[in-house]
Amino acid sequence: MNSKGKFYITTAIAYTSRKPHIGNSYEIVMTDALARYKRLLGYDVFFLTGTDEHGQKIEEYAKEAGVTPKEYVDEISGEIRRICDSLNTTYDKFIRTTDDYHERVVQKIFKKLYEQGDIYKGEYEGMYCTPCESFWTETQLVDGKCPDCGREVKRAKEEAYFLRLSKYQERLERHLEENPDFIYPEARKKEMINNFIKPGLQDLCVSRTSFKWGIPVDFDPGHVVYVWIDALSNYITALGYDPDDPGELYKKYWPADVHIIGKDILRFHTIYWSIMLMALGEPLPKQIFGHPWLLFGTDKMSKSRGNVIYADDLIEWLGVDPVRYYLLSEMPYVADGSITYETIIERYNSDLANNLGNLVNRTVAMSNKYFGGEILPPSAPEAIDDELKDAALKTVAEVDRLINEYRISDSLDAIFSLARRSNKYIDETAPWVLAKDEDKRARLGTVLYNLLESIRFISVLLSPFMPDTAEKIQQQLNCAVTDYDSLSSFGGLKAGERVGKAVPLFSRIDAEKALDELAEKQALEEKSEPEQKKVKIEGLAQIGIDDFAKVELRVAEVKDCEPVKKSKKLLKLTLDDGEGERTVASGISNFYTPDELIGKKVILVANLKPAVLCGVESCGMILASDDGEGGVRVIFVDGDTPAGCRIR
RNA sequence: CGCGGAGUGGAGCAGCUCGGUAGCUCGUCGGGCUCAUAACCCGAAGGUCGUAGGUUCAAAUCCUGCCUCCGCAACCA
Repeated sequence: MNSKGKFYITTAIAYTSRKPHIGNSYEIVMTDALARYKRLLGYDVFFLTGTDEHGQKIEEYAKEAGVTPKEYVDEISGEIRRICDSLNTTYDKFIRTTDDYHERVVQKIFKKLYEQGDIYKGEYEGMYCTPCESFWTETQLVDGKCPDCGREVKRAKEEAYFLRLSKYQERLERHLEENPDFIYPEARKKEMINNFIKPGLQDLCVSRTSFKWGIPVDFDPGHVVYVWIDALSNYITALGYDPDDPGELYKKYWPADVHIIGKDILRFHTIYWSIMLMALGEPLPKQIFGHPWLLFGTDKMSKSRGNVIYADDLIEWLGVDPVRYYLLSEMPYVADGSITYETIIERYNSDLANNLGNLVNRTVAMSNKYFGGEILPPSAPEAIDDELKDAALKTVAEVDRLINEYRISDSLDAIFSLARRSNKYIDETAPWVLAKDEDKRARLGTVLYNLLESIRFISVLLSPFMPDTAEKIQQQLNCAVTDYDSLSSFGGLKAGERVGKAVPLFSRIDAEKALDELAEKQALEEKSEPEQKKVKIEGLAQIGIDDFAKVELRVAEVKDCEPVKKSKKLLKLTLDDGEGERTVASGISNFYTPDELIGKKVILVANLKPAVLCGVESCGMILASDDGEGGVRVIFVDGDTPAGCRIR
């Protein structure tokens, strides 16, 4: 069974902060398809997935929910696991970062790296955004708020441990050169090298004291291991790795053959994880594939936009395999994919029902009708048959080539092309004409044999992607020969057996009706969920009037305005502040054109310390408000007010 | 000049490495067939291959400029 060797494949572990939507489910389905494919080929596969359960955000969500962090993550992790199961994924292990063996080994890893000097104690200072669990430098803040979520940040300083990335920079660069396939796809590799590695690596902060919900650093109470070492280690702790005794599973399966992850966390995997492994003296994974995202139409899926699609709902509507098929076939290779109900229905009808489903149905029906289900031997071949046979054999090679390049949707397309070719073969041979001529029975039997055999090929190739469907097809064929090796030649189907009853695999969806129903359902949900969008104004600490007096606000007139070339968001404003001209940069170019601003009067924070932004020295800032929808509105002053007037 | 990717019939994509009839899926229209789930098969319409130049006998394909979109980074006073 394992003559081909081992194959260790992983997904990223999912963060247990919220219920995952369909976009989050793509990764596990893709990984499952790859794992199933490798198993089909005869590899000894180990497929790992799981959940990432520590961090301040979870600590806070739990508090909000009035439960302990553990209770909270138990709930979400269970939910995530349930979704994985409902998508019929065949992971061999589901790791949780709260598992005791994981916590223990992470502590050991941390200690080992500390003792050998790869981790050292230092100090971290910055502005901290709690919901995002991120430190920002002051220059990164937007109006003093978190650039990611726009919420308040707190000044925070903590003693922290750092991982010496710089020490391994050269080795990492060499590794990337020597292993050109390490990062996939190619475009992502360039992003990593040019954006992070070439400019030089900065040591990475790997501990926190600002929250408790994490793995404690055992030799320094008060510190918890920050996400990187905790989460990334799951790939080896799941195999029973231990710095002192790697264990059997680890020796057998490590290094991973591929980590399947989202493009957003490529940096952590290609750089931090690689360096951690180097420091541990362990081999690096062979390949890291960063997949794109599934968007709803052109928007990112998010609950606040009300465009979330959950795997559960789709499965209930269509069944598991159509959902798997849709995810795998619609997802492109590099760019983000798009999900809409229209395309879901379209693909379901044309590919699954019309092309594949109908092919199986008509073929099995004819077998029953003409031969009482008996499979005749292919005793009367004709030249035209060769084209179908060639197509079947070529599809096997094609699928293999594409899958090894992670071109999942292309490999599915190759399989469906064989189904199309088979449908065409029916027309070319016109079995219903042969059936009218008693002398053509052998030929008719041959035609049906070829069709059934072609469908058998399809079912075997399809099994990693749509396992239930593959099985249903094989049941209808009543065929036990389903191993991959049987696809090395055309003719694995045994004559003399009887096919089963023809049962439609997928019933067509009435698009118009379905879309109407969906719209109705959505409208209902919106009604039952009363607007909870109360704008929460998170309170800042109170200040006295003298604090406010420290801010010098003045009316200023916009004399000139132009975009800052190096920036997407900045406009360079030349202001008359009553005493002279000064330059201010403002991140509003997405909301205002220079023409809309020139001649207007704005409020200037006149005594703000100058800063250089994208090469422009900005002396002060102008006031603007959020518009509640992610936009920005500048606050204009009555045109009659002279420039330079103080605002109090 | 931060790095990278992309602009091809209504939609989504392939072709570009190694120049020489522009291809696939869906959609539209017409025809055929009747085994089958109004499915299947054939055909047609529809493209100045972002734009302006250049190289060449010949450019979607090579070179240069420009425009637009996207990703990553930076950035948002």
